[in-house]
Amino acid sequence: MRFETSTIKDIAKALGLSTSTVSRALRDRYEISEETKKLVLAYAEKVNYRANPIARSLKERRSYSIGIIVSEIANNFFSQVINGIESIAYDKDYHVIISQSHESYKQEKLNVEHLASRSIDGLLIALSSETQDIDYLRHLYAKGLPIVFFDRVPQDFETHKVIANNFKGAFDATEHLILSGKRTIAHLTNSENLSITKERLAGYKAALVKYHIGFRPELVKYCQHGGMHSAELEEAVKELLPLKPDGIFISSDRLTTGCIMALKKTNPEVAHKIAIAGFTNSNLVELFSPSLTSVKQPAFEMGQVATELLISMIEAKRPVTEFETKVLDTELVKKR
Amino acid sequence: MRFETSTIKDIAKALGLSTSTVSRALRDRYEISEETKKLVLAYAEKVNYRANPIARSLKERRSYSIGIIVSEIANNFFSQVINGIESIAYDKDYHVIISQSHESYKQEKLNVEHLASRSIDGLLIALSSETQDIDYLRHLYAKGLPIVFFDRVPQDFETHKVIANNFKGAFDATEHLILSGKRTIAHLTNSENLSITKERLAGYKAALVKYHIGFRPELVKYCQHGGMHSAELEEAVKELLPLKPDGIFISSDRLTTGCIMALKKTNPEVAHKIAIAGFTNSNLVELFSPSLTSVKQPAFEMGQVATELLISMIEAKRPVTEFETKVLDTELVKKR
DNA sequence: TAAGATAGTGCAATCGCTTGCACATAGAAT
DNA sequence: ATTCTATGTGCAAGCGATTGCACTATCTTA
Repeated sequence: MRFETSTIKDIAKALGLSTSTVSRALRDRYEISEETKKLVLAYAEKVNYRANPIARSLKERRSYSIGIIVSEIANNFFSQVINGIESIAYDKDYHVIISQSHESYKQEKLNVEHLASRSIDGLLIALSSETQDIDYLRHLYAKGLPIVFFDRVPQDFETHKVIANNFKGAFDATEHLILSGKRTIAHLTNSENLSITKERLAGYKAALVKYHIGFRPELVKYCQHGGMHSAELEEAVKELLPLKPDGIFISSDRLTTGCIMALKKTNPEVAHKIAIAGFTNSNLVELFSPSLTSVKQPAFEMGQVATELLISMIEAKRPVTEFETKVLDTELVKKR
Repeated sequence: MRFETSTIKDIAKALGLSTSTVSRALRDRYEISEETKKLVLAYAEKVNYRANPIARSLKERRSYSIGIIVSEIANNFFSQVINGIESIAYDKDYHVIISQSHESYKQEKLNVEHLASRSIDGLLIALSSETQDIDYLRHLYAKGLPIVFFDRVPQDFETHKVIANNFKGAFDATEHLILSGKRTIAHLTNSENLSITKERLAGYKAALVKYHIGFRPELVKYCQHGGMHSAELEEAVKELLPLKPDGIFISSDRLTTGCIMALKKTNPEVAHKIAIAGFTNSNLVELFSPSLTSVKQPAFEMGQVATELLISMIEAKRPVTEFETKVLDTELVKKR
């Protein structure tokens, strides 16, 4: 800000002390006498002194802030994760800087690099659906930037990760469709790159196997852009319908809502006849028509766990070499 | 970040120049010869030099970043505004820091003050529903922090503001209900503090007047917490229903969805009988059942306009004294 | 009583970058 | 030949905070 605030120097001058004494008093160092501390603290309080975080960052080479990259904050799942992140971060005196990749690799890289140059102390990231090359992250990581992945994680990157039990979530949803009598179950899913895509596909297949239903590749549709473009979805729906599915298992928030929308728009007459089960953290599912069975991820908790892991890495005295991948259970909310 | 990157000093040493020359060359100042500039630029490129924004902020006392305060990023309206803000900000080389107030005054103040201490160059803010005392903003403003309000604006604060045409939006929605034959139209709205609450109430009343329908205060319900607590909404609905409204005009995104939810939960039998018209920027309205008429705000555009105004203030050479309040039209999307 | 221990404080460098001013060199003008 | 004007660079201070080291009292201890 261009305007004046009181600095440590002002306090020093006013009290006839040196800046170092003031600084140490404020940081409650043992060298300073109780008396002086009290004096300084009282005066600082009086003039409403706030340490300049910029100056501190420069000196300490850290910023007490952590960066977050998600594809879209408008996505309920991600905004819930962010709330979880904030809840822990603020508790531990970190601030949070949010960036959106909008599912674009280029944007993601740009944002990460900007955050890094702003001295974030650590990074929480869910990869964009376009991202395949994560060398730029490896590079930052190698230079010492702690990174924790959540939701969309890379396989070959040794660090903490937090994910939902995607396999089980997908299995449960598919099984639910089967148990309600569906036999031709399509699967609408995200870009093949993503970890969640693979895991959820596996869960879907496993459920089919359990009930002796043959896997038909043509029933699986991938959306490169994660449903960011409605045309992409309508195309997928259009290709799927001739195969006469009686159920669809959808593997992401945006795809789930987008698919129902596309169905209603292009084929309103069948929209209510196809049973839908999909991953979504929307808190509006109860309002949807047709209604659906949803797989909810523990988004808030995911944010919390990821943040705890990240902060533990940031504050570790020695380099961390043991990494965990936490897997959190999803919840199946059956259609009413 | 704790790890080394090349600095201006490194470049200077490598090229046998002084740091000042390098700095000036990088900033393309006229004093430096073309030759030297080329040399420096080439080398900087080679070592992938990135100016340290922290150091720059400290020195220049500005950060090329703007702060945003909204109540909740999970709210579609706000996430769209944020996208609008980003679209302009990135174009003009500003970065954006998002904070959520969660409709809490305390949180809002805390966040604003933190942003200010992080040397944001300007602030874009939509007030929380709890906020009544904006002295802390006045204070920062007086000290030189440019502020632009959007959506929820204070009356007695001389600066740029960007709002929707709330009066007309409310009028149109209410008129629509009347024209479809409703006569007992309730109004569910936000905290009385908010500008939007007053403007929308006025629009609602005006429509009643136009069609010679008496205004009944008991049909208006205020929600202090903007629908953050479902209990608040259920209570409001419970009080409203005995009055047998045949239509409800709802004045905010969260209230609109929350109200339908409450209706469905507490009185499913009447949920479909009451016509609903409400402000919402949800892109899922088409999926809702009961369906509703919605008033959409030009959220993206609002973000853009607000950002342009803010940046013009930030970059103005002399203090700005002429302020505008831009009013953007809403769009009525009729129930199908 | 002299020397060492201890406590409390200040000096000054440093983080990376910007910028006013001084300085050096070279060609132009007198 | 001397002075002046460009032109291009470098010196050094400063942004606000932290911290190793040095310094001065005061108090112990032999």
